[in-house]
Amino acid sequence: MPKNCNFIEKLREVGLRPTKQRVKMCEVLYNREKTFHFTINDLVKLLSEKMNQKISLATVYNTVHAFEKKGYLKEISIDSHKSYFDTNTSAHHHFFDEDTHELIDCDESDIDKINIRKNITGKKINSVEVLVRVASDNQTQK
Amino acid sequence: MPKNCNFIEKLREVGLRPTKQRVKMCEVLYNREKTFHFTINDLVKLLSEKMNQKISLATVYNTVHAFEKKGYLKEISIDSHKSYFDTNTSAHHHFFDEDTHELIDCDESDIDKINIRKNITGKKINSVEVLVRVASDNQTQK
DNA sequence: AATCTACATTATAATAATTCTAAACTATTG
DNA sequence: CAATAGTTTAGAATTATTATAATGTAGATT
Ligand SMILES: [Mn+2]
Ligand SMILES: [Mn+2]
Ligand SMILES: [Zn+2]
Ligand SMILES: [Zn+2]
Repeated sequence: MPKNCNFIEKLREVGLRPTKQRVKMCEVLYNREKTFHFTINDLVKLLSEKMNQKISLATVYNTVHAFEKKGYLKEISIDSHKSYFDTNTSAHHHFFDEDTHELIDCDESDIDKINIRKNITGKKINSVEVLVRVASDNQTQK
Repeated sequence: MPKNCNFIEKLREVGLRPTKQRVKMCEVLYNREKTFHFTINDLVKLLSEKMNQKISLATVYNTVHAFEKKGYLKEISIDSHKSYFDTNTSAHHHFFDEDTHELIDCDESDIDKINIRKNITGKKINSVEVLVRVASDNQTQK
């Protein structure tokens, strides 16, 4: 979903009614320079800060999952104890900063194309994604 | 942890008392040909099948996390709704079968070495792992 | 071998994340 | 400006996981 686009139109395109809660969530999620990686908790906090009237927790869950189903968000698994979502819905690689627990997209050019030499018989490859775990250089990080 | 090794000794080595529950769990986890990928639920089922006396759920959780802390198990994140563990504790790549929800280790030779061209400034790379999502070739799989 | 003690197991309760429910609300259609 | 289908909401229910505290046991000490 591009920055500053017509969110009402974008929601209609996929059969979602452009309610004020959904439009507000679009603004918070997509009106930014870079890809946004967040947990439900992050999003709830952000929304309550940026809104006069708060959006119910159930609605945040409903809407995030509705956006995911319609291809406007992607769920990312890095830490099994936390559910991350990503406004970049294409297959792409990540750095995960183990100090800050921050997820960062890799640039296309940061990682050479991955070559899968042998696949499971009878299966087709849906996606190939790399996770690079990084941590502070100096400290005695595990 | 190698197959058919002295589990009592292996537990003592890392300061874990070789109780009958822990030894039984070692047998179930490590006495197998291939790497074992499982959820807590899988393991609980397996244990109740293979044992006359059942191991309490709390003990399964405690023990899995104790083994993880001691480096005998590794937690893997593929699906944020489910926690997978892996008896192969080295950094390695996986196929994930989206039809069966099965995790399969890649052979060293299945994937060419990953070349990270640019890393985050001031951070060191702890691990680089690839997840290849596969699904049935024929069916109209998403 | 009996006793001691720190650690482990267990059933159960507590917590946390997520989903469900059903009533009130609202965007769209006619 | 209804009618209606879809949406929001608070709160209850469910699920996975962790905490609690009583009981049990491995390994050490006598
Ligand atoms: Mn989900
Ligand atoms: Mn864990
Ligand atoms: Zn991303
Ligand atoms: Zn593995």
